[in-house]
Amino acid sequence: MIGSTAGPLDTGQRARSRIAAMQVRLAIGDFSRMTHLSVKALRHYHDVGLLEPAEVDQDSGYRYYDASQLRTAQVIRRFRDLDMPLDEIRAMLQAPDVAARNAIIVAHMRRMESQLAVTQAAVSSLRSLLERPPAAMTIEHRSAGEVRALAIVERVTAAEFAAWWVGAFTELDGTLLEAAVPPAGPRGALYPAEIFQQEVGELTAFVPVATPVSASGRAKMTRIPAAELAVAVHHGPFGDLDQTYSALGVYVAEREIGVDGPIREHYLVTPFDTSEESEHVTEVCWPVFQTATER
Amino acid sequence: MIGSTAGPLDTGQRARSRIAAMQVRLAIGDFSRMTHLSVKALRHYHDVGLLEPAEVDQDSGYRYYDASQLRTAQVIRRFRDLDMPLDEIRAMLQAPDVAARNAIIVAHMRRMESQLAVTQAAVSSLRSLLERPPAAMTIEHRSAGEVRALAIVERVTAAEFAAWWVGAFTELDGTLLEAAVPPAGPRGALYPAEIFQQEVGELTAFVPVATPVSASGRAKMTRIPAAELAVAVHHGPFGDLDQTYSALGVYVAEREIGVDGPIREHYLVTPFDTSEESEHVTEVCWPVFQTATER
DNA sequence: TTGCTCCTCACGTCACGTGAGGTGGC
DNA sequence: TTGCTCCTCACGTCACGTGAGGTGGC
Repeated sequence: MIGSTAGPLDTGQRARSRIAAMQVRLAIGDFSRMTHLSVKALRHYHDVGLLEPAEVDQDSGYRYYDASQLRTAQVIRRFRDLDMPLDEIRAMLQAPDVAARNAIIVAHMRRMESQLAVTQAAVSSLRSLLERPPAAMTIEHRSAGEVRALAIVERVTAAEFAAWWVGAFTELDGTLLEAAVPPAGPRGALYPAEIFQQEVGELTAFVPVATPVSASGRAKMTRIPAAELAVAVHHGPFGDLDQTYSALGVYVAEREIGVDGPIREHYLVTPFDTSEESEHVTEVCWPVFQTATER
Repeated sequence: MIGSTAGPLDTGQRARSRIAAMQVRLAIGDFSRMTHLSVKALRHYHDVGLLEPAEVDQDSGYRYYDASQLRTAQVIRRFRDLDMPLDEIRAMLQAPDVAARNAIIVAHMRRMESQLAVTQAAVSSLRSLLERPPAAMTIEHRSAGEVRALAIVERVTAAEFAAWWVGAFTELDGTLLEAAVPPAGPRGALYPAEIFQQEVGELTAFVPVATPVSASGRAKMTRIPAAELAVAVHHGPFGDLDQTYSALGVYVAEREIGVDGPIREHYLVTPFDTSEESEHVTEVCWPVFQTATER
């Protein structure tokens, strides 16, 4: 502010030539100030082998860092700001080439974007829960016969679910398209109890077909078993499905008509049809006793 | 899909009238399916008193939930999706009235928005680090005399820092405006070593003034001590400041001219002037020995 | 010599998840 | 009676933060 100049210096140049000639030994406190990483964090990165000090004094245990490590520390800090796990940062730093490194970065950016989408969905979902009264809901009973379908069956965790769902139906659609077999009904999925209770379970994504299709990739022919179902139609985003599950669950529990078996969902209007979430339509089907005979 | 209808029922109505007459006792598994909350999570919410089951069997320890708790569970799930801490959710659920509840919600939404801004800043910061070569940097030596200033001095954690910074300078500006005293230099701040190393420390935000201003709120007159400084000018967002700190730190370490004392920043172009981060200008000042006498 | 920096445990935090080992209910 | 649901510990996870208690370096 007040003062005078001793003459400008290009430290970039200067530092580079100096580093070769003389190592700048930085104590952990100095290194912390320069990188804006806490001392505790730096020690932790040493412990887990993410950023090893250039030198550790045998007697005192003092950690000393080299100026050339500042760059790495800065990269670590940037990625930690983005909540990238340390293991992933390590993988990135150890990537053999630029292509591998970029792949990891791009993958993380994608995850962040989808994370952002999830957050935005949660906000609007919250808003609708707080503002909108619970919609009146119609529940019907239905006798579903056995159905032949092309299906992907896989063990999936709740965390992977959203990505899995999109991937599975994309693949099923592709397989049907190649086989030139039209779907014989809307997309559907089977959810065993464990996916809700233990956050992991064997899911079935299926598309009904009238004629067999030869297996390809993960897609195989299967039979969706017959069942008696209580069915509620859900209008709106998937994030609000718990409201329909609740209403349907209470309906079934009150009447004590629940039986074992996976819950089914049928996707009548989906993200494949419109990005307008409020227009999505999903049937939720809860297995029940046959309580009435029709026709 | 294939089947027939047993006739529509308005469960909303039905459930409401039923609940009064007969409590639907839901076991934890059923409740989990209906809310899409894991059994482990539900038990945890019981343990910490966030969502107590309506009934707990004395003998078996079985938890039973009531249909009326579904709504609360859904609210909890929505807020957990938004990463609201359980303590805060509890506070919200126990809020005495709608106003208090909304205040908590709004506060959380604000935090989320600023979180989003932080993330976006981190992304662009990362990009610039990976893509742009380190900028050439000029370092000058400066003899700063003692300066009278209006200042706010407070103990602040690194996490609170960004919000504190904005709040402090907003208050200082307001106090100066009321007193009709113009600033005698750019805004500045003192950062003791501990804020970098321990993530907490006593910070000083100040605005130089030529004439004393009477204390008001947190703002008090103080004297910024004289110092010898090595000064680097940082162009760009605050998130990239570590690059300038590194270059300056290496410069000082190489020459072994560092002395104790807080690091200073002077804010020449700030978010108060433009929202275009790339135009921000910050002086970073590192205390050093006097190595040359000027004039 | 003072006091500041640095060190190493050991434990805490947050919101659950992961078994292990066992019992109750239809 | 089987087996499924539910139970309670106890410990693990992740990325550090928080002391306690002590030593080295200028």
